[in-house]
Amino acid sequence: MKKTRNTETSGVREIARRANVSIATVDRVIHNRTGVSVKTKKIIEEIIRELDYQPNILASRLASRKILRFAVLIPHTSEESDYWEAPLEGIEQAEAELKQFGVRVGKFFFDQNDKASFIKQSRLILKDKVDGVLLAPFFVEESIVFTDACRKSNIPFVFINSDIPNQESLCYFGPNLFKSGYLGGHLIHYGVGEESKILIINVSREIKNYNHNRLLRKEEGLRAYFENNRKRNPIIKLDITMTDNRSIYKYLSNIFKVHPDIKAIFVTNSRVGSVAHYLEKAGKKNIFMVGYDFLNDNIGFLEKGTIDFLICHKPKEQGNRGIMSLYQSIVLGASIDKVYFMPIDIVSKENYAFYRN
Amino acid sequence: MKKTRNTETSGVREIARRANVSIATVDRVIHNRTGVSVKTKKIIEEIIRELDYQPNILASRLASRKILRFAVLIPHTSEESDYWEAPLEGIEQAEAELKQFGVRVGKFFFDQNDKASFIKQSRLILKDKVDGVLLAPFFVEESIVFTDACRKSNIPFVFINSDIPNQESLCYFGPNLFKSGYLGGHLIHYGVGEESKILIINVSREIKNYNHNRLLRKEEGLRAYFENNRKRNPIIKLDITMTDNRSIYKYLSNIFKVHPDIKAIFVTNSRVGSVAHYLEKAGKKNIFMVGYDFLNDNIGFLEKGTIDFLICHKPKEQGNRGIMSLYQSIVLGASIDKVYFMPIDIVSKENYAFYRN
DNA sequence: CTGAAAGCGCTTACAG
DNA sequence: CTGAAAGCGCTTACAG
Repeated sequence: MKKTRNTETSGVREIARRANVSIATVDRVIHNRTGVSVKTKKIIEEIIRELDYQPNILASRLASRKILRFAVLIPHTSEESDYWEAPLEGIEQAEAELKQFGVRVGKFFFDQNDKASFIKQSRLILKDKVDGVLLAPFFVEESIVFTDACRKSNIPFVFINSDIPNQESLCYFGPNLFKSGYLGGHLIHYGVGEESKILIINVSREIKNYNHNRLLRKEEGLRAYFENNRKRNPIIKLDITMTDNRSIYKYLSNIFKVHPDIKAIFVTNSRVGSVAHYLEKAGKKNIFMVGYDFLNDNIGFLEKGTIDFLICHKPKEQGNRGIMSLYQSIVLGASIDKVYFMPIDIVSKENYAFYRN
Repeated sequence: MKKTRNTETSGVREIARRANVSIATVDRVIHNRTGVSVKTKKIIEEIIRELDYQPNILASRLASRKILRFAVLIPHTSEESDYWEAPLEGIEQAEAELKQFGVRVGKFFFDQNDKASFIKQSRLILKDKVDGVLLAPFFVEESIVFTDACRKSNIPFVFINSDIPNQESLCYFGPNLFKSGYLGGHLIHYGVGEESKILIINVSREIKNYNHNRLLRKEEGLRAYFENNRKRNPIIKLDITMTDNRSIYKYLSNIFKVHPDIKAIFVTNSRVGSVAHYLEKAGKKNIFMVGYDFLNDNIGFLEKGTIDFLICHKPKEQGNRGIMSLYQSIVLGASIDKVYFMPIDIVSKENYAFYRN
């Protein structure tokens, strides 16, 4: 027998010695490959249990030159919002970290306003025969079709940003939107008096798609806060479906004509910056504003005091954790929590400099 | 030449081939070891640059059975506060992650109120001849003595929780305390009216130690907020140096006799829970409370509404990042940012369930 | 100052 | 169904 320095005496070699087989056979059992007699398999499994064998990932990844290929399906950034830059950064950070472990990540981008682009990209992924998928399931039915196909091919997939329950994803990383809106209610309640009029704004091109539904969950959360705490603030809402800045101005100047007494505004997504921009132009001061997402635009308004609080759900971390969980599950065989709700972070003028998205 | 599957053709073998030397010599140059002629060294270094050689960490850690030993020097948890459980958790998480990379972490605990215990533990570490140190420099002079000794022995060290600038630490992970207090000012300003009386409480046994100085930085931050924003709230302060709950009660009932009109309290550390406990017992309602740290006790009061906001600086992450940065610097030769200010997180009743410490 | 060789703990063809 | 052997890309004694 070769001299070996494995002081732990619990590697494949030791298992093989005890089972009176070769390490190749041990390897087959460890990886659940075929070609081992039931009897031999049982013996080896027993020894593995006895020794509490932990494979050496270093050696495993080094010896196996198999490349793991992941695919990512997320919206591309648009002029309207660069929100999706953050998840992409997190994904690329994970990619860099896992590169030396033999992981490659292919990126597929779709247009949030174009269902067809989503379908097209998802088909490209299926052709690609990847080992794992990370996606933002913007179009629910199409996402179900896609992930059903993944499941048939035994490709694990992870949702970020929004979840589709019961779709047997490996896991979900994203916010609890209702609670997030609920927190928004609290912040606004601190900011304005008991009777002040509050305006909720949803900026979303289509009013019946999944994205809009996400905004509604936040709206419900906010309303629930005021109901549960028996506040009598009048709450009005505005759906903005033309999402360029010029149209937003029109919507806003109209509503301020009807409701000049609005004291607080809750914008249910990152477009809070556009609303803030209007308020500045229109010379409206002392309106308490809460909105979403750590974008440069929004931070500028936070700094100036036009926006009071931004709520954020760590989009970068969502992307990062999404990729890492695929790796941990596939390579390390770790079990992953089905749902991981991201923190609901409160960003203000005083702490934004220290915030990590 | 042996058949090799290194498709990247940029390992030590390729470098050796081009330089017409053995891989052992290449290894010597890569690790800056002695015993290589200047000429050979230059040739090899040039080739390394040309190929943009990136060592394979997997192979490196696998082949080198050298164990890296880190030491951690932090306070043990006391009955008064289990704050230090969190950094320890982060440290142990990093340890688990790095175990397979040959990293071991020795833990040394001292008593926050006993300088001698700090000195004793730090000496034990020096005897231990470790490869890196993570410490919370509670006693400044003693920490300087200790880290001076580390530097002499070429042992890199990382500060968490509080910093000692110019001590040439590898890096620091902790809060910007002034900004943290400043944010506390903002939160209190939201919570109470313009003229309401505000009470600042520092709970700390000694009034001239580093820990107390930390609290003062937060106090300064809070005061600065009100000054910069020209608020006229009367601000009073209370130093509590007997830190058991019974004594705290006495201090508080005394100050409420003198100042029955206190509308908001800012407690500069995790002892906010003890203050909340008093308020409940004393039947004081409608006092706006902001304090520190995500401890079970405090969260209970947050839940009940006695505490309005907790500010947190991710203590677990401090411990985790501290260890990881030692590893990244020593093993991967990565360059580390000198100062990494932790986020200043705002935790409330609505978002605490999603907070990660 | 330098190199040949064994080894880290796995995986992967290949042969039987 | 099973095993011997080469190899992953480094590091480490050891010999000269």
